Amino acid sequence: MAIPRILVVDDDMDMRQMMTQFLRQNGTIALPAANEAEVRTHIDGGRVDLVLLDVMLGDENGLEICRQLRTEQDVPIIMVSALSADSQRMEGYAVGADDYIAKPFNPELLLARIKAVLSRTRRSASLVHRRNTKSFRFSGWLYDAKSGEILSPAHIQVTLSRRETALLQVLLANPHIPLTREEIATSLDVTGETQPANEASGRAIDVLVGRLRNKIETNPKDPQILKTERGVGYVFAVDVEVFET
Amino acid sequence: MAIPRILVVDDDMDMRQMMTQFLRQNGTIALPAANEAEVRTHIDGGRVDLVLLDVMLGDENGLEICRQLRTEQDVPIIMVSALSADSQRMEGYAVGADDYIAKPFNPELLLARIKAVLSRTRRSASLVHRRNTKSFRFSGWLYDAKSGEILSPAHIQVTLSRRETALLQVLLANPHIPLTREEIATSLDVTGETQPANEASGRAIDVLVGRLRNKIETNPKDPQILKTERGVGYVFAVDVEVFET
DNA sequence: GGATTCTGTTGCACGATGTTACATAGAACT
DNA sequence: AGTTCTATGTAACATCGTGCAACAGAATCC
Repeated sequence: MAIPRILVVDDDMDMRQMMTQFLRQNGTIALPAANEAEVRTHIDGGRVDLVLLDVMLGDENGLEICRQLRTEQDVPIIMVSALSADSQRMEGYAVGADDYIAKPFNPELLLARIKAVLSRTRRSASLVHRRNTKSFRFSGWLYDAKSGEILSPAHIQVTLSRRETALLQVLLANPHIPLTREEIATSLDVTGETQPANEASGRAIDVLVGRLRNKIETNPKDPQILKTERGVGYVFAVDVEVFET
Repeated sequence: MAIPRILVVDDDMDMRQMMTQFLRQNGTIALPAANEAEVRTHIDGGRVDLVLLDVMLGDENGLEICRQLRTEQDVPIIMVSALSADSQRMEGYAVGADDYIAKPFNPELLLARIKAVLSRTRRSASLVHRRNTKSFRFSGWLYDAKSGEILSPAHIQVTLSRRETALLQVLLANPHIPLTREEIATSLDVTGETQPANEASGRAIDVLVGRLRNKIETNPKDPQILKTERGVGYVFAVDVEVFET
């Protein structure tokens, strides 16, 4: 990942300087801001990976800014505050903060928590930054239609055979819709796969599904993704997210 | 989103029980575990959305388990520990925890932090293809229409066959209203189940009801949920609470 | 050309579901 | 109350669909 850019929002200049300096010494890009206007400038203008937001900002209110940001942005926010009562922390979480750290704090610990939030964001978000590609994510898996690569939830690459890939694409394209063996077989052949349209004997699809399950299901004996509809066929049973990358 | 499933890992039974109970009262599914083996069972077996991991687990080490999980899984982990020194917290973050909470803690605050981590995970992945989910609660049971999973009052998963699931859905949709065998059979077929509308011989429904009773009634011989209306059919005899999730 | 991987075929085991037969419980009638 | 009749519960069996290991032919790679 690129060097993380962190927006440090605090109206106290000493504190702001201390934090930015510390963060810069620890491999991040720290951008200072003292009020909502400056926050806007940075957020709207450039890329910001995380916001460190002080709760008490002179006459402005960090909580309010957080709530506001959350309605329009996905950017991770860590609230920082001298107010350390549980009720005050909970208020922070309630307006959408990802973490809440009481002042005074150990800078090393702050760094650890920043990293935790960033890596959670990264783990959950797309890792592929390519162009003109469609990618799909489902229950932790990441599938890049262009390269044909598929990454497990632990981001380990798994190799699918051609037929398995085709099967996955067909099912992926119809999430939550049960497909009969007939339909699957037809789609497979159309998808520019091997021509063996030989579907007379039938059980090929079952075996193929079984093989795919062995590769992508956590517990192939109890499939969560490729479910069987008895008497019908198979369903891709989880939500799918589609990216343009 | 479906109801979040939280794995509570603590070797102290009282603590474990307190936490699971609290979480269950707050709209989550809490699954208890006391050691690494039990964690494995849950993680490998079913879906787990977040792990609450105690650091000191008898002769096992929560930090080590966390490190291990992190190498293979993406699941969010919140460490919980009586060890509250900054260095110990940092160790938690170092092995990949998403958050670290010191005991004793305010349960409400724990809940807020769980939600923060879950929503960070979710925000980073906005779904394109999504399905509305309905969940039902009745006399301690929890049924998630999306996953088709049903949990006993102790949050133990019970496996229903497809036909049993369909039957439950039909009855669930008509609480306190007696349904004839005819009606049930018709609904079952409409619900996209097997097409054998062969209802000539009749007794299939009775047997099916009996099988379902064996799975969800405390005492199948004296059914409280699926009662018989002699000369009519069957009734779902308890109140049902419906959620949109 | 030989080794390796992919893919379809086949047979068997198992689980899910309907059918049947019999036991029991309730209702109706005497 | 006792008798008879009907409805329901359920064990045992039959049937069918699916999972899957093992095999074999085809395709692919050195």
